[in-house]
Amino acid sequence: MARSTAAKTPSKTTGAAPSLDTKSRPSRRRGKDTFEVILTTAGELLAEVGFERLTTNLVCERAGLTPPALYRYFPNKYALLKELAHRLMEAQDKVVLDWLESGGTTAASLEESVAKNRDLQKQINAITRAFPGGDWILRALRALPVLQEVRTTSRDMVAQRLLEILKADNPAASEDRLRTATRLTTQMMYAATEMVLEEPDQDEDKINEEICWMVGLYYQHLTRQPPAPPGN
Amino acid sequence: MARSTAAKTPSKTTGAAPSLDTKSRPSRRRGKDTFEVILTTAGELLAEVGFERLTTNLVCERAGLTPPALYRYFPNKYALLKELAHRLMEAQDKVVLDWLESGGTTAASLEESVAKNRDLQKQINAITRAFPGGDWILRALRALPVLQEVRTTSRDMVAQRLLEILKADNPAASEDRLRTATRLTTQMMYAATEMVLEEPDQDEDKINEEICWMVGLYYQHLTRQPPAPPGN
DNA sequence: TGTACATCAGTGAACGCGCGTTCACTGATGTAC
DNA sequence: TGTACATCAGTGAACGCGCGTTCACTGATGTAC
Repeated sequence: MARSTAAKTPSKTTGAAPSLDTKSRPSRRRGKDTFEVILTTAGELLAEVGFERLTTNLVCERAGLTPPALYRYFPNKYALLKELAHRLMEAQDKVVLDWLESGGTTAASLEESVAKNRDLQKQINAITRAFPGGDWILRALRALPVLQEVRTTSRDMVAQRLLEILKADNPAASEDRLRTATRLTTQMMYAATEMVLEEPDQDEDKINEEICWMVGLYYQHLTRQPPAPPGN
Repeated sequence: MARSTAAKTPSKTTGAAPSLDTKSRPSRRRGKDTFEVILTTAGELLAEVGFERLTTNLVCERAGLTPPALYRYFPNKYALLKELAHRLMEAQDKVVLDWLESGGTTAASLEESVAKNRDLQKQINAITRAFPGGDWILRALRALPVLQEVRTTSRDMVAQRLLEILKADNPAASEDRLRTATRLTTQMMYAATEMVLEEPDQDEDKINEEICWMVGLYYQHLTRQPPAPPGN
C-alpha cells in the first residue's frame, strides 16, 4: 500500500522481512511427512553450512523436492528457522518446567540448590547439542530479529513460572525485584549454554558449576533480604 | 587446490568463508579517508538494514564509490563487520581496563562494589548504544563464526587482566576457579548488555543493578572461600 | 622551485551465478454416494 | 465394495534481480633529483 509514494527506497527493502510464519500446515499424511522431512533436512544443513548459506533451494535439493513443494508450506528460510527454533525452545522449556514442577527450587542448603540447578543446566545443554543444528539455531535466535520474539517468549514464560514459585515460597521478598531477577537469571543460564556450545574446548562442568553458584548465591541473597542485614 | 576431486559439493561452498581480514590498508591520506568513509557508511547502513541485507554494493552506493574502490580494501562484507566489531570491542575494552587500573575492584563493602560495577556497566551500554550499528554488531559477533574470535579474544583479554588483579588481592583463592569465574562473569556482563540493547522497553537500571549484585555476591563468595565456612 | 615518474586510488562497464519466486500443469488421496 | 470427484500435494521449467567480482583503464599524489 502507498507504494507509489515510497520512491527513494529500493522498492522492497524498506521494512522488515516480507513474511514470517509457516503458510499452511499439511492436512494429509503425505504432506505431513514432507513437512517434517523439510525441517529435518533444514536442521541437517544448518549444522553443515550455517544459516547464512542455508537456502530454500539447498533444502529442496537435499530433501529430494522441488522448490514449489517447500514453498507450499514455508514462505522462506526464516519460516524454517522459526519453526526449528520454536521446537528447540519447546524442548528446553519442557525440561525446565518439569524441573520446576517437581520441586527443582526447593533445597535444604545452598549446596543442594546449586547441585540441582547444575543438573538442570546439564540437561539443557545436552538437549541443545542433540538437536540438529542446535548451535546454529541459538545463533539465529540472537541474530535475526524475526526470531527474537521466539526466544523472549520462551524465556519470559519460564521466568514467569519461576517467579510464581518463588513468590509463593518467599512472600516477603520484593516482587518487583524478583521479576527482574527471574528474567535475568533465566537469560544468564541460556547465555551459559551458548557459551558452552560455542567453545567446546572449555570445560562444560566447570562453567555449569560456577554459573549455578552465581545464581544460587544471588537468590539466597534476594530471599533473605527482608529481615534487615545483621551487622555491617 | 585439489578442486577436481571435490565433485559433489557445489564447487565453492565446501569450507569456511573464502577470506577474512582487510586486504591492504591505505597509505595516503585520500585512501585513509575513503577507508574511514566506507566503515562509517557500513555502520550507518547496519543500523538501517541489519547485517543480512548489508552488501558491499549497498555500501558503495551510499558512500559514493564504485565497487572496486571498496574491494581494494575489503574483500567482502565480513571484513567490514570484522573491522567494525574490532573497533567496538576496543572501545569497550578500553573503558573496562581503565576501570580496572583505577581500582574498580577495590571496595570497602559489597554495596560499594556493586555500585562501582554498576557504573561501569552503564558506561559500556552507553558506548555500545552510541556506536553506529552497535546492536547489530553485537548480533553479528554472536552469529558469524568469523567474528567469534574477535569477541572471545576481547573477553579473554579483559578476563585475564581481571584475574591478575583478583589473584594479587586474594592469594588464597583457587586460581583455577578464579580463571573460570573471570571469564564467566565477563561474558555475563556482556550478555546483560545485549539483553538491555535488545529489549529497550525494559528498565536498564534495574537489570544493571541486579546483574551487578549477582556478580558481586559471587566474587564475595569466591574470595571468602578459603577460610572454611563458619556454620552449616 | 620545478619537473618527471612511480605508485596509489578510484572509475566504468560488464559478467556469471544462484537465490527467491511463479506459472500452468499432473498425479495422489480421501470422501460421498 | 466400487466409482466419481473435489481437493491436496508435488512437478518441470523458467524468470528477473542483484550480489560478488573482475578487467583494462584514467586520474591523483607524493617523491627524487
